[in-house]
Formats: sequence, C-alpha cells, structure tokens
Amino acid sequence: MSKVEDALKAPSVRSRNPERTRAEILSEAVHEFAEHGFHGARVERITKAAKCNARMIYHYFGGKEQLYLAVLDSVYAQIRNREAQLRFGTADPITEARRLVEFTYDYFAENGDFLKMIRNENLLQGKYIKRSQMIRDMSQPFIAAIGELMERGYSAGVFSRKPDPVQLYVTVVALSAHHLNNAATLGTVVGQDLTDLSWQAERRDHAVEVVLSYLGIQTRG
Amino acid sequence: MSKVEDALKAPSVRSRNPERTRAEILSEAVHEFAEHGFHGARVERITKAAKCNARMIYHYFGGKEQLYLAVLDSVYAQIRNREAQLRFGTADPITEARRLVEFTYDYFAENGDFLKMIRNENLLQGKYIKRSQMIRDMSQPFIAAIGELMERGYSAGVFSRKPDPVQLYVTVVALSAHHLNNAATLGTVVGQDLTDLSWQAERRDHAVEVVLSYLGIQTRG
DNA sequence: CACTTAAGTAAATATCTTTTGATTTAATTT
DNA sequence: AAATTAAATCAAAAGATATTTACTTAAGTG
Repeated sequence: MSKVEDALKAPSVRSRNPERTRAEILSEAVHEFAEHGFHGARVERITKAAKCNARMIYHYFGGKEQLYLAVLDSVYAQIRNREAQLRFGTADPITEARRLVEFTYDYFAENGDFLKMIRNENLLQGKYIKRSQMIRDMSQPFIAAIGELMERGYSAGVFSRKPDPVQLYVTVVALSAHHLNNAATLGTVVGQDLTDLSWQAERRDHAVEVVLSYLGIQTRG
Repeated sequence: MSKVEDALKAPSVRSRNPERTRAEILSEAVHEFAEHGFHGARVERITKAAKCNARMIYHYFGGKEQLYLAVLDSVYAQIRNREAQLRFGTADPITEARRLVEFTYDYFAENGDFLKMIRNENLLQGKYIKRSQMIRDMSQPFIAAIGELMERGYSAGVFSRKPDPVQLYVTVVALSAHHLNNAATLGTVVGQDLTDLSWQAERRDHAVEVVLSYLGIQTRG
C-alpha cells in the first residue's frame, strides 16, 4: 500500500480501550434493542453506532443474546438505584402517595428506553428476565414500602381504603406507562399527539388525581 | 416414481378452496404476528400452521408486510364491531360508567391477540396503523360516546368530575391492558402470576373501583 | 370435453444476518 | 527490548429467511 493510500484511510486502527469499547457497545445496544426489539435489532447497526467492529460484540459479550441480557440488566439496575433513593417514611401519607405517582410517572417519561426494553421483553414472554436473579430481587422492597405507606395512611384515617399494594403498584405503573407504550396506536385512534409535552403534563395531573381520589383524598371542590 | 412411493406420500395435493386457504393463512398469521411480532414472525411457521405452501402467502396477500397489514385491519375491525354494539345512552350514568370499564376489561382479557398486535405495532412506531384509514375512523364514535356519558353524569350531579374523555379513555384502557401487556415482567417483579384467573378477577374489581371513585362515586362504606 | 384459469407444489435463489477464523498490532510485562 | 497478551481488523463462512421461478393439476366454462 502506498504512502498516499495510507494517509487517506488514516486512523484505521482504533486506540485500545477495553472499558470504553465495552461501554459504548452496551450503550448503543440499549438504543438498538429498545428501538427495534430483539428480533428487529441488528448487530451491524450497533457496531456502526459504537464505531467498532462486529467482532467486538462476540469478544466482550459472547453474542447477540448475551448482549441483550446485559442491556436488560443494565436498564433495570438503573431504575432500582433510583427507587432505592425514595423513602416513603418521612412526610404525611398524602404527600407520599403523590410522590409515588410522580416519581413513577417522571421516571418512565424521562427514561424512554426502560419501557421500550420491557415492552420487548414481554413480547418475548419474559424469556430473559426470568434468567436474571438480580431483577427478581429488585422491586420487592419498593412494593413493601408501598404496603407500609398504605397501612400508615389508612390507620391514620387519611386514606379511606387500604388496597393491595400489588394492585396499587400495577395501577400506578399502568397510568404512567400505557400512553407511552402505546403512543403510536392510541395517538392515531384518538387523533391527538400523545408525545406532545403539554399532553403529557395533563396526563401527569390526571394520573395523580386518579390515584389520590381512589385513596379517598379530595383533590378539589 | 413407483406406485409404492406414490402411496406413501399420499395426498400431496391439497383440495382447492381459495376462501378457506386465504382465511386459514390470515387466521394463523394473526397468531404468529401476535405471538412473535413482525420481525419475530416466520413465514414458514404460518404456512405450516395453515397447512399450505409458502407461495400461497404471495399469491393471496403479496408478501409478509401486506399479510401483516391484513392481520392488523382484521383485529381492529373485530373490536370495532363489538364497540358499536355498546350504547351508553340507556341506563343511569353510574351503571354506564361501570359497563364502560367492564366491557373494555373483558374484551382485552378475552381477545389476547388484539393487545399483542397493538403492542407490536407500537414497537414499529405505528408504521402500519398510520396507513389504515379504516382504523383511524373507528374509535371516534366510541370516544364521543364517553364524552356524552361524562356530560350526562356530571350535569345530573352524579359524577363529581367531568374529565376529558380522552384522558378517561386512556385510563380505562391502561387499567385494563397494562397487566396483560406486561404479565411476564410484572409477574416476575411482584412475584405473582398475573395470568392466574383469580388474580385477573381481582384486577377487574380494582379497575372498576378506581374509575368509579375517580368520578366521585362511592363504591363502599 | 377440450380449454382456460388460477390454486397449489417443489425447488432454487437472492438476501440478509449472525458468527467465526485468521491475522495484525497496541499496550503491558518481565 | 524482547516476549506476551488481548484489543481490534478484515474477510468470509455459516445460517436463516423471504421471495421467485418454473412447473403441475384441479376445478370451472363455453
């Protein structure tokens, strides 16, 4: 190869940096799997985005499946960390109930890839989440905390109900997530743009009102 | 080929029946696309299930994409027909609000493929639903009917709120669908089997209570 | 009953995707 | 500074999947 050709294709070798390369692959894989799902995701797109060679995925992760698993673990680990920061023990039950809804709502709104990964994982019938012990253990404390909050609010006479914590959790998540998971179809069907920020702000208020009024708290009038 | 071989591979020719073949392909395609999504779906699995040759998909539908579109139209057409039977004008507003939730909940519970198709269509960012004018027009009357019901209940002094019909619709759908769409991940996370029939019966009661109490209706106490 | 049409079959092709083998070379260690 | 390790590249094999071509034959038609 001539000196000229050499100069043109310039830095054909990437400087070595295992941590960075691994991290970039993982980060781009989050987007790719979130956006297209496991079957729709393309190894080539990930490597292009990570500006590295396809071989590296096999080097660092073992294959497409293992990479997917690493991505799933990674997005769950992130929300677990955030949840752990929440403590429902401090303020009065009404404030805490509101915090619960707002935290959940905001986390989903701000971390689009999390819901998208979950949507795909459910399409695969939870094939991979079942393999991850880490994820299994994660939300137990969160749900336990909700149970304690319900107990506290009810015995203080502030809540008129003491719902099953799991039902309440599923409801909070449903109210916060469904319009994001189904923005395309719902938006088409109702003729509104659900990705619009003012729509989502309305949705947030609505979600809070629904949960608080279910607990028997007057939010107006 | 010998007579013996002939006899062994027996009826290698399928009796001709265009309507039946087309209908069987469509029906099996609903399951395949619902179960695996567009990218996960396999043409070969569909033809095997429909007991016909892959060529027939191209003969009757033109290709995998067009078949998917036909499936999407088909599942939406089905729910549209059911919704059209509902009329919220008759009974008192409380009963009608309850009917709204119960109808939505039951339809989703009983027609698993519908939600699954929608989940996948959202993974594809609504790529195909946007092409279907039929689906666009479909839910407008349903949402209008919800709006009228809210109006009626509020002016009769039975509801304490008059929510935006779209927000209420999204909430009813969310409460009815989220645990089905996310049964695998939620089930793992909360450590319960959300596909269990008694769990789902509880969920149904819960959904009704949430919506009715939001509208300001006492469901107990 | 010849004749036409299109339903159906079988096999090959064209593509697209993941994965691996062989090799180079940057960094680290002794 | 030679030797070693493993990060990175390149190219192609291996695998899977959608689609098409060429052909066969059942059913309907004048």
